[in-house]
Formats: sequence, C-alpha cells, structure tokens
Amino acid sequence: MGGDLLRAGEFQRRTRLSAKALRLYAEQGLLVPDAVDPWSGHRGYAAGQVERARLIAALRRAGMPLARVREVVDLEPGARRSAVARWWDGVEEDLRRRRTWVGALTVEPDDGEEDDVYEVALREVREQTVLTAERRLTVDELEDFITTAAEEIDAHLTRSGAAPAGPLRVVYHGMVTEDGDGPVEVVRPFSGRVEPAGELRIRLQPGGREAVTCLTRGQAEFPGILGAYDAVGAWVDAHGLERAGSPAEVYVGDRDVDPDEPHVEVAWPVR
Amino acid sequence: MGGDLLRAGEFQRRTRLSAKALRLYAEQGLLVPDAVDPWSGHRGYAAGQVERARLIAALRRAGMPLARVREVVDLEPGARRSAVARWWDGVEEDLRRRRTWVGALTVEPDDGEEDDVYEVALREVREQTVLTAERRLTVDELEDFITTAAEEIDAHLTRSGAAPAGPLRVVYHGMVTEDGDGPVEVVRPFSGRVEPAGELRIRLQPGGREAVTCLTRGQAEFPGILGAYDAVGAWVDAHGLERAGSPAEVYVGDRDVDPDEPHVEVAWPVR
DNA sequence: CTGGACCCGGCCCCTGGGGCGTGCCGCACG
DNA sequence: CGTGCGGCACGCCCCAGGGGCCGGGTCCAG
Repeated sequence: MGGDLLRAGEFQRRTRLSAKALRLYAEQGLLVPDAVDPWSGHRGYAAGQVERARLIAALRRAGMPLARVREVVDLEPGARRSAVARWWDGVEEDLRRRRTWVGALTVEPDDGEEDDVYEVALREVREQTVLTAERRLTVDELEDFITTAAEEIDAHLTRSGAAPAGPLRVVYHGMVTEDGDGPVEVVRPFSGRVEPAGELRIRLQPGGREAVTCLTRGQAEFPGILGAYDAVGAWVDAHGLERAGSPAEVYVGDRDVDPDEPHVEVAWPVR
Repeated sequence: MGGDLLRAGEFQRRTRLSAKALRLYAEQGLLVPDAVDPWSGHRGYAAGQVERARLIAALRRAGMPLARVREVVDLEPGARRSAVARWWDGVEEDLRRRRTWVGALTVEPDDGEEDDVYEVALREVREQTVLTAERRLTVDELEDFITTAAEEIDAHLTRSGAAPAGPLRVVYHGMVTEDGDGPVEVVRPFSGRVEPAGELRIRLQPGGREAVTCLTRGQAEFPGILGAYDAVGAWVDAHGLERAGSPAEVYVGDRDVDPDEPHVEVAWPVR
C-alpha cells in the first residue's frame, strides 16, 4: 500500500533530520527512499525507515563522520554498539591529545623568560660507531618503538660480544607530532665488532660540536619538551652557529626508572 | 639585515607548520611574512615571527578554529590564557552532549522491544483556559526557561487571584535539539479571571483525545526521552490515529523534587 | 481556478587544509 | 657554459555536512 509512504516533510519531522541531510543521505545511498516519483523527483519513505533514519541521526549527533556511519548502521546491534564504542575511544583519545596542548597554553609559565629555564651548553662529541634502528611512525607508536628498538639493539650487541659505549640517543630526522611521521632513529654507540642484522644498521656517528640542554623528567613530557627544542634552536641561532643535523634526545639515565630525576638531554649538532 | 630572514622552508621546519598552512595564514593576514619578494612572490619570515607562529600552531593543534585563533593570538598572555580556557570549556561542553548520544547508542537496551517499555494509553482531555509563555530557544536555555516561565505564570495567577487548575505542560511546537530552536510553550491551566501580562498570553487549550505515556525521572532524561516521543508517535500510527498537534510534556508532580518517582507524561493530541 | 503549502534540484558558501601539477627561480656541479 | 635539482609559488580539485537562497513544479483544499 502506497498510503503508508511518508513524504519528505513528514519524514523529516519524525526523524529530526533536515531536508538537506535527507537528500544527501539519499544521494549517497545511505538512506534510500522507498519510492521516488520519476516525474517530480518527490521522495517517499516507508514508515519502517524511520528507525534507521533515527539511528543515523543519533550517530551524526554523536559526531560520527558519515563514512563511518555507513560502516556501522548495517551491523547487528551488538556489533554496532562495540563499533561505536571503539570509535568513541578514538575520539576521547584525540581529545586527550588536544587537552595536552590546551594545558600547555593555559598553564601560567613559572616565571622569567622561557629561554632562561634551559641552560644550554656547547660540547664536543667524538666520532663513534653506532648501531641503529630507524622507522617512520606517528607519535602514539613512538614510545613502543623506542623501547623495543633499544632492547633489540642491546640484545644484538650482547649476542655479538660487543658492548654499549655510551648513552642511548633518539634522533628525530623529521617532525614527529601527532600528524608528522619522523623518521626516527634509535642510536646506540658501541665498541667491538658487530654485523648488521635485520632492520639494525651500523653507521658512523660523526664527531663535532653540539648544543645541549639537560631536562628533568617533568620537563621532558610532551608537549613541554618541544620548548626545550625551541630553546636549544634559539640558542644556536643567537650564538651565530648553524644547525648541522637532526636534533636528538640523549637518555643519560635509564629510560624507565627515576621519574623525577634529570636525565634526558636535548642535543643539536652545530657548525 | 636581510640575512636573518628565514625562507619558507626553514620557517616551516622551525614552526612545524605546513607550507600550505603558512601560505593560508599569510593570505588571511594572520601571520604575514616580514618581506615578500615582489618578483618571485617568495616569502621571508623574520626570526621573531617564529614565536607567534608556534603559538598559532599550538592553538590549531588544540583544535581551535582559525577565526578564534585570530581573536586570541593578539591578546595579552593572561587574557589569552583565559580566552583559551573559555573556548575549551565550550569544547568540553559539546563533548558532553555528544557523549550522551554515544551513551544512548552503546547502552544495551534492558530487554524486549523498545516500544514495549512504554505503556501508551488514550485519554480524553477537556477544553481549558490556559496561561502560557512561549519562546524559541536552544536546548541549553530550555531548563532555565521552563523554570522561570513556570514561576512567572504561577506568580501572575496568584497576583490575579486565580488558581492553577491542572499540571504544568510544556508544548514543543518545534524540535528542540542541540541545534533546533523550538518554539516551546509553557502552559498552565487555570480557573478564575486573568489578564494577559508582558509575554504571558491566555488561550484556549482545545479538548479532545491524546495518546499519553508516563515516565520515571530516569526515563525522562535527555536523550532517552526522545524514545518516549518515538514510542507515542509509533503507537498513534499503529492504532490508525492521526497526530493532531504538537506533543507536550506534562509534569504531573513538581518538577524539582523526587528524582526517581514517575511523574512526567508525554502526551500527543490525536484525531 | 487559485492560493498556499510542500517539494525539487542547483548553485554558492563555510573550515582548514591535503594533494597534485606546472612552472619559475637560483645554485651547485660537471 | 649548460643543466639538473631543490625550493618555492600558484592554481585547481577534493573532503564533511550541510546552510541558505532561488526558480520552478506539485498537490490539495477552498
């Protein structure tokens, strides 16, 4: 019976969706009217479509992008609920990241100029042979990668009868922010004889001078640590030097102990 | 000295802003390069612009729209911090709204069909004289308006020597969702003689039949209450009746006490 | 028959860029 | 002296999710 077909306006009212939205969903095949008059183009919705439309409306109001709505609407209720929950986890995660930026923006700086907080020094480093692992990644994979790579590197050194000859460095060849993707290189100097293995590479870390500042754990948290990079960079510029390579973090202490002691350095090679 | 001008690429690296973004900001006057070569169009940024650029970058990464960045970026640090905080409050607020929708979508329905949860009945109402206040508003103003309007109405009745003659009704002549805007009418039946005053109007509430269901406080929370409207609407359709006006909430008990007892009804006039 | 309600499609607008293609520079290297 | 390459500008098309407006068609009741 064509009599239970709802016209666009009525359907709109019942689903709390705008005419524009309904037309969009119809075009995209997300919510296709039960019948379309070929002459006038007028759409007719079956009463049973109200439920689907309301589901879509709720998902949209929750802020879910249409592309994902498309994937989710046709799932079984249980699967759908968990899909929505998974998506929402991502939203909250994103919000947490944004919140850290807001935090950095709204926190009153302790006092004095930002540049004065960091004591930047110049030091000479000598050429070293290093074992490295490199990867492009996003910020959420970073922690994992550093830990894993450091373990792999040290295990390989031990296996080869070589020994670490200095602190772990993490060189940022590119920006790793929430959207950037490196590459990032985990670097361990060593003494002894080692063959490359798997993803692990051996290279010569050139000697030279680098500007460096030392941070406490607290200062090393993201995104505050960016301030340290800024400070070192600014110091280099201010002293008429030239940035000569990619900046690095040097883990003077062990990475996973002593959360409040100072032991990460930010170092930038200069010329 | 033109020597301390940074070219686009270098500035990009130092500010962690994309070339595209920098060009956009330059066009929009948000971050205007210190010098532009009139022949090549090449932009040159002063070293001192890095700080502003980084501020903008941080605001954008926090998700602040450019229009607001524009307002905020030139404020004094203290004012800026509070402006950012205010904006962020709005973001969190919006998120809370979205979260209620997600909650409605991910909560397992208790059991059975949604329609069965509500017992819908048909009842006869008689014609009444009512004092009303009407307004278009958004969902966040709703609570306030209902409370205030109810107080005003009852105060006016008392002043006029008339008496309330039935429970408070709130008639939703249009959709009031987080984006919709009513209009919403707060309605109090009365007996006695009353003159209109200010925004308060007197009209005749027509008698007739209405479909009605009774809700507990818990069911009446947004957005769950929408399910009640849906249920009543569906019941009306299923019984071959016709929706004859705007749906209303009837506050059988006082609005502000007894949070867990049932005393709000959803009523829909029918023909 | 006519007015008003309802509805269509189309077009331009918004944000905040991403991605791609084209073409211009100047600089270093052969 | 050429030439290749990296850096840069610019322009076009794309995304979501519609809002708003316009010109015209349709449908129903009076």
